[in-house]
Amino acid sequence: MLRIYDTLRKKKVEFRPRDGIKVMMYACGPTTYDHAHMGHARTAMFFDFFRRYLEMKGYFVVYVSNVTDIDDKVINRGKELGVEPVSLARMYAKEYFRDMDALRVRRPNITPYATDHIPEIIEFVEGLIEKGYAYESDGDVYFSVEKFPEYGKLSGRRPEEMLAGYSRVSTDKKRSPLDFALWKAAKEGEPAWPSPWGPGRPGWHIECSAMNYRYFGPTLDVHGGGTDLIFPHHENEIAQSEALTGRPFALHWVHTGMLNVNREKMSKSLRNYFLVREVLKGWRPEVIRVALLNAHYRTPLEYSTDVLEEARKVHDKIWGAWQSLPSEGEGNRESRWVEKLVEILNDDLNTRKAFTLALEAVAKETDAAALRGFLEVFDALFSVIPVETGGGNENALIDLLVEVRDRARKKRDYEMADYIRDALREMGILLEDTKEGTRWRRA
RNA sequence: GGGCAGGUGGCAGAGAGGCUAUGCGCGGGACUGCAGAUCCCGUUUACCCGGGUUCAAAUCCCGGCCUGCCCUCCA
Repeated sequence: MLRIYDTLRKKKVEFRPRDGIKVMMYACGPTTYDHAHMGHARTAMFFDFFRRYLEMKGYFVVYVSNVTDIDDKVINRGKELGVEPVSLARMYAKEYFRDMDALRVRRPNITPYATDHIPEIIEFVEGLIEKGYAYESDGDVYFSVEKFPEYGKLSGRRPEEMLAGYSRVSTDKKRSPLDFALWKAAKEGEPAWPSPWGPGRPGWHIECSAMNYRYFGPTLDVHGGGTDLIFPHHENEIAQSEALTGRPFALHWVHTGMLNVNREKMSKSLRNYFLVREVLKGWRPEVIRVALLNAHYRTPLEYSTDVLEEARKVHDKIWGAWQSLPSEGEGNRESRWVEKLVEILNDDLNTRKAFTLALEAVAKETDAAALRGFLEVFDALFSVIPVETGGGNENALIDLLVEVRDRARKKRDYEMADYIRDALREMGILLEDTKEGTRWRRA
């Protein structure tokens, strides 16, 4: 039985989807006004892992992750570059998915875009106005926080206390400083869609509520994103959705810790970010996966080359063990290693501990079938074993060179033997002489 | 100031009342044409501070201190 930390209940809870076998999962995706950085990758990779684990446990998962393709930053970036904002965002979204593909993050089942759901959003906002939770003000529409008494339950804030933080009376079109925009009237030259309140665009939070409703109905099983989204984004989503439907919005709230650089959050505004595509130039995707997954998802993770370097070593051990398995043979997927893996992951998805287990398995397990089976299961979840590139022919040629080198060694022609070893290393093939003979692996 | 999560060996980082974490690094050894990989041994009282509960606390309770994220840009 899986237990997972729920941000709303503030403790680990038994994972219990509404429908038993089916899991409706939604993770907030990026606002695509620039390329993806490693922080985005961490979150996307974690939710992809979560989904894989649920599937392994036999759940049927529908995983939705949105792309925000309209907001202030998108508009500003478009102006900066002299490009139509939404098409710019769409371009960056394509690049985002390309980067995630490269990191072997599986694509969600559905990746909805905000601007493809304007009718649903408008309908949602109209519903909130009808029910008295929202009001129009000079072309904008705001959610009235005081009408939703449970506001603050996710982030643990009290509206009264938050209000005390605002010393000045709000001067804009809101009735209360706590109110947030559902719909924003368009300014000159901004992208706009017609609405009952005049031309405008959706506020940031409403798209997730509207799209969740569109794909999952009033209640979904898992909703998540980075911890930086807890407030205000997710808090506001709860307010909007529960106000409209009167039903609980999400059964489990799951949030991933931030990726830090020098103990500070990696972010665009601090300019301390590393783009996925840049990191991929120096490190294989599987090593990056180890670096990001070999940490508990809720703890902040410090990003540095040291972390990648350590990940490379862990990766080497696991991949090395995989490669030294006999080329033939069935994996036994029912070993105690697999049992242990499930046990570990069942406790709040402790991927860090899962890697520790994998290291233990490759060091201790002598039965090839058991190790192969375990690594197959492990890799189905983590994708850390690189996909073999060379065809059978290439492998056969390497085997031949290894044999030629062995003949040279037998004749004590070490100059030739070392030449072959060095040349192969240049090509990324590492040779290791062991008691059982020479074996090779890719680096 | 408030909300939430944490503070564990040289470093990274699990564990959550009694039982070796693990990896890296470092020291020694085995194996070896060399290299690498692998294996064995070591790295002695690691658990922020102060109280308390208990036969027993790194783990539970209370009070501090410190760090990260958030407090309407954020994965």
